Amino acid sequence: MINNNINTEQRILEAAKQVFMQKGMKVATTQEIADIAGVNKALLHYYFRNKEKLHLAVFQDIIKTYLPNLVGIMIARQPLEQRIRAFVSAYIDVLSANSYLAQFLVHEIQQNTERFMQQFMHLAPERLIRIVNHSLYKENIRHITAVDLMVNMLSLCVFPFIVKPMLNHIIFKDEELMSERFFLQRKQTVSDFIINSLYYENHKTIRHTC
Amino acid sequence: MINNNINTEQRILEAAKQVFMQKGMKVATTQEIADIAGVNKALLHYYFRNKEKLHLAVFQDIIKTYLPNLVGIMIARQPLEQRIRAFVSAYIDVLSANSYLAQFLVHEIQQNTERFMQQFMHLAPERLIRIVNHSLYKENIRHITAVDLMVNMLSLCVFPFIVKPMLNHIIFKDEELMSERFFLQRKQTVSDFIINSLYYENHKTIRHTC
DNA sequence: ATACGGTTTAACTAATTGGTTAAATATAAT
DNA sequence: ATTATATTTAACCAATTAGTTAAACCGTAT
Repeated sequence: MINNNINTEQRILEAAKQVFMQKGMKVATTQEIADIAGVNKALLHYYFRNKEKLHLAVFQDIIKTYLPNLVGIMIARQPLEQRIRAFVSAYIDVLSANSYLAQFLVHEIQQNTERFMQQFMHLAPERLIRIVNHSLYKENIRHITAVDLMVNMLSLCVFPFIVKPMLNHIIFKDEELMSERFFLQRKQTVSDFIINSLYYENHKTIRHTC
Repeated sequence: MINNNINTEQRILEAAKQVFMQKGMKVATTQEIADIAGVNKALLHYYFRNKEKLHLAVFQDIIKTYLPNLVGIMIARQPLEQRIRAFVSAYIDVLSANSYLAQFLVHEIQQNTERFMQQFMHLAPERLIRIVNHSLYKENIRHITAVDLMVNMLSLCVFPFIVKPMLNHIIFKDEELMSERFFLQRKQTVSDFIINSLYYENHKTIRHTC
């Protein structure tokens, strides 16, 4: 435990990530973070000064790691259907790989709206909306606004992870394997659900068997 | 303020509802609840003994008020399409009328899973799944499981309310009127989105103009 | 008038927590 | 060997908070 200073700061950051993502800024305690990192409170102070600065570091790390790629997918020069399938797949993957990411994002949006939006604005959301609207106009798609479409896509991807404890209880009977399979399959079913709704004929929709 | 004992208990419960829904059990303080109710801490103790019992009262009040009706809609003896439209409309209505309901439900599912599920089980969710599955089997609908369908419906209804602060910022430019109109319209657009995805031909789907 | 339930006041305790510090100790680089 | 850096220990303060209590006060119904 002693003097492995190369990764101690990183270990603290990881511990903070874990605790902040599960409990949120206010409920999380510096003591728990220190315990999980295997250091003491004084060292948190040594590296990050205080709780708020530590939380900010966690926040920026998460935002910069997970969000930009997703916007990139939706503005790529490809048919809309391909973009939608890629986005859904990538988003469900990233949320699967980080159990508490959905919870964290929602918590930050609600409790720290200003700061979250400042970061989010760097991704130029209006430009995204404009580009998607343009695609909807060009392609032969039933009437829907880009905002509604994006909101629907986000809803279908993120919400199931938010209520995962409930699904675990009712549907998966607390078997992690069932949960994993469910979310794996959803990459397909959610894409199909969206595409099927957008195009007049069931064009290209892949149906799959149980 | 004095001796209106008829509704003081109710006032405290309303104040507690408001604070607990926004901040969650742990971040909420009894002092703030007392302030909003226009009474002092000692009176909370007089009526509800302690914070936990007060929170429980709020929880049960909310669950019993808002949830049962929604399950009732989905198991009514009607064509599935009508049930879906009624469910979406009713759910968006109830979430619109109670700004912090979505946030509260999500918070409880995540932080108090056991207790939430105990209450939820009273609504016989497996029966709901069975009935919806049966409807999907009987009617001429593309392949989708009842679980996926219900998860999708819930996602499309609830998630936009959870990220409303974000939408307010990017889309509505903090104009409450725009937000209201958006969610009003979504009763239609979400229903259409789902129905359109379920049925092979665009049967009965109402298209609407800007 | 009195007795009772509702309400306030004011004070207190115990526990938790974030933040801070000083000193000691360990390690690696020079 | 010396120095700079990393880390621990241990103690402390100030603030917040849930919970509790005793006494007084108010209003109303009997």
